[in-house]
Amino acid sequence: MLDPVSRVRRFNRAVTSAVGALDTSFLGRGRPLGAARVLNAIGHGRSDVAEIRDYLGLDSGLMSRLLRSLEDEGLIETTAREDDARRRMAKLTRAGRREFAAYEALSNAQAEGFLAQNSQGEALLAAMDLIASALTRERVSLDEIDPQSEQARYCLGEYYAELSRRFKQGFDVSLSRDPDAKDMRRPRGTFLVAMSDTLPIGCVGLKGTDHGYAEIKRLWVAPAARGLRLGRRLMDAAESAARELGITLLRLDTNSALPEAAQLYRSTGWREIPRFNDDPYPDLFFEKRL
Amino acid sequence: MLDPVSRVRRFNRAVTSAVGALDTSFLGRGRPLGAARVLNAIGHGRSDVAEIRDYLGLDSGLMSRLLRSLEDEGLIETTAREDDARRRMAKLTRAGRREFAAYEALSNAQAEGFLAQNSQGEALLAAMDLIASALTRERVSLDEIDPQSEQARYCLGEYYAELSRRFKQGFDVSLSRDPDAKDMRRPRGTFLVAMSDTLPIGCVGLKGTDHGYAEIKRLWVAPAARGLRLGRRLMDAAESAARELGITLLRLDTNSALPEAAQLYRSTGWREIPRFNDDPYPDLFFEKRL
DNA sequence: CATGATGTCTGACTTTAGTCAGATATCGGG
DNA sequence: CCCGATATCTGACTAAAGTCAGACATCATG
Repeated sequence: MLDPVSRVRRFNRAVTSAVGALDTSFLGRGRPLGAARVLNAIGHGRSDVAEIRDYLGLDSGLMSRLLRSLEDEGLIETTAREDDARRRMAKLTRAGRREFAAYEALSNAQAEGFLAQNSQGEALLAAMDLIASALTRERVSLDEIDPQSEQARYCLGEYYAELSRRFKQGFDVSLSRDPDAKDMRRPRGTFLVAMSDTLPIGCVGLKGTDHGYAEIKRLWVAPAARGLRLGRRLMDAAESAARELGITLLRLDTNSALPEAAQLYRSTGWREIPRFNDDPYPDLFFEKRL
Repeated sequence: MLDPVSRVRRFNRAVTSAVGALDTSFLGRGRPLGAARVLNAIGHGRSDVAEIRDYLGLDSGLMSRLLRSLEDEGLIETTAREDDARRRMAKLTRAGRREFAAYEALSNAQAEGFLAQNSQGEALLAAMDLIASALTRERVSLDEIDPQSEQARYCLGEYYAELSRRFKQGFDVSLSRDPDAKDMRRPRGTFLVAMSDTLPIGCVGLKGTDHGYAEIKRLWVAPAARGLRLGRRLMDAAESAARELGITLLRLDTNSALPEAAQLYRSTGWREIPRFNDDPYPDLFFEKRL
């Protein structure tokens, strides 16, 4: 009863019945689960019919019928795509938005009920984050986003918070050389975020400079996503982006209070070099030629 | 994206697709999921047909048909119960045990695959334990068991391990007044274990003495189950058992290094009293009149 | 031992999910 | 504008799951 496999299986059983309960509550709205799932996918912003079909793993015939049943109910309307009339786009009508909101309310109520019953609070949420990240690790996508977008700011906030926990002297962004957002946009650089489902769980910035090299900045992986080799994936993607942009030399700075980062750099072809800036926080400097 | 409800919902989504994958793998054995579930319930020791039906939430007609299909396949045999011929018992045949073992192997392989892919090891397992306990909290049953049974020994082992972590001077059972097992069996006392699914997540002993009182011993709640008020439930059950046994005065000893325990006792009608034994570990003593 | 309650089984049915082979319309490229 | 590829839709089908009323045997109880 203590062996890891039994523990995983106990978790599976617990979670299976909880998930089943949520499905059942969805049936309460008088619509089969298949149709409810399609409606929710559309409500969550998926409009391309092929994409929904792929996401839900449905046969094209079945998908077509489900769409029609929702259309007959007056919940959605479909239109041909302007750039390709074979493809169809689905969107919610006013009634559809109301119905979608009702499903959202059910989901939220379930989640709130769970939280209200369990006083552990943050520990439980952290456990859920960890498991969700582990389960969706193959589905983590790396997206290029604007360094001032909401997701990017969330990542950076978490990153700064972690630095101030881990540096003995704390961390104050305003004392650090905060990169200018425009240096982390194409064509000078880029900013990548790792998205697990809808949650950002990691990021990295590529900052263009006028000194014949670009810099890697703000490499961060959420605590719940560590051990999944996400840091390596982010660095690989940043290097690819740098190559695309014609950059041939990369530099970065880091701090010895973050040993796992230095370990990653050393194991992926980075070479330690002398200090190349006057930022007060870093004490380790690396370079990599592409 | 940071609010608790979104985090719970992200977890739900992640877990829903993982559960679906396990179900799909079960279909590989050429039997509908419903029949596979019944077979597995029987394999896991549920033999009473009504109990299985209740556990799986099936209609009696459907259940009857599933049983017959398994019987036709030669995997189970059903017999009337001796004490009530209306009720039926199902048990696996030799072929059924083989087939059940194949399903077990699938489940184990899935769990092992998950563990192998995720290097976090113990952190991930602890997270799963925590969530499983939270999800099944309403289904935690308190069972009276023998203090020398496997479950009891597991709980006590965990309990001693926790004491040695939490006491500055460590903990050595052999120095403590280890209660005699026969004092924690009826009619002198009892031993209760809290079972979540098949995992023991807490225990308490009621130890009879010849001094006009009984003692509460070995109150333990697994770390993964804290915050669910399980300690209180165990204590309530132990007190009820004591009343049943005609005991009118309870005593217990504890240590100030376990403040949450003392807090529980104080808030449930226990009164601090002077030292009443010479055990080297406790430094706090309580009494409660029933 | 009559009676109502209980547990299981049977037959007849519906709904949901899923499959597959074509029909139809549109696309991109020669 | 023809042609193979692609996206969706339609019809015809099957399998699985679930529902419901009633049959039947057995039980507990007065």
